Amino acid sequence: MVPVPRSLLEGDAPVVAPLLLNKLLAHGACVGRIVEVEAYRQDDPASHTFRGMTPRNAVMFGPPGHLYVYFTYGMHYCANVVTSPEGIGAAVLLRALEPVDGIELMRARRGDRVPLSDGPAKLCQALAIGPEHNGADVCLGRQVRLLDDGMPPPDEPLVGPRIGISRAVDVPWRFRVPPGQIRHDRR
DNA sequence: GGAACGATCTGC
DNA sequence: CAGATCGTTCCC
Repeated sequence: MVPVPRSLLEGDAPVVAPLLLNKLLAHGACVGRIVEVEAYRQDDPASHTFRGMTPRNAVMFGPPGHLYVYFTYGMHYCANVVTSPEGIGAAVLLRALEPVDGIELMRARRGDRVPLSDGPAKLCQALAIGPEHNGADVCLGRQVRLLDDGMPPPDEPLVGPRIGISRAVDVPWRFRVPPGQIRHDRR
């Protein structure tokens, strides 16, 4: 069980995104395996950074390996991992986790609703990721951390268009672990 | 200053 | 399928 090195995260978002599949996202005692992600690049009309840097998206223009947490629809938080070098704004949205550890706590935070973490806002709620984690370094193993337990990314991830956007709707930058290959335990 | 719109989720 | 609910962005 080792931290994901920053060098793995710095690169073209649609290339890095599938590499995050099967990595672990941890916060305190709660751990989930990343099973669905989406890539967002600066030259991408669907990206928050498409029109340049603003106070909200500033973290995406910072160094790779930091969490970009944004508030949306007046009630939800979503989390991304920054994948671009400083000065460029790109990130990978974490869309779904398979719960691994701390499931009882995740269930309680979700108000006993199931599933626990199969959406970008649900996984933030289950792991108690919020605005206080915007900018957090997931490679340093402090609060929210990105870990590798030796489970490699899938050889052939499912690929398709991104969900819930209104621009660049056909760009196939959504990546999933195929059903049947999802592991709910740790190595 | 104001209006429109979300990288969503839930319950009907 | 519509409502919740409010920060961000953009236009005047």
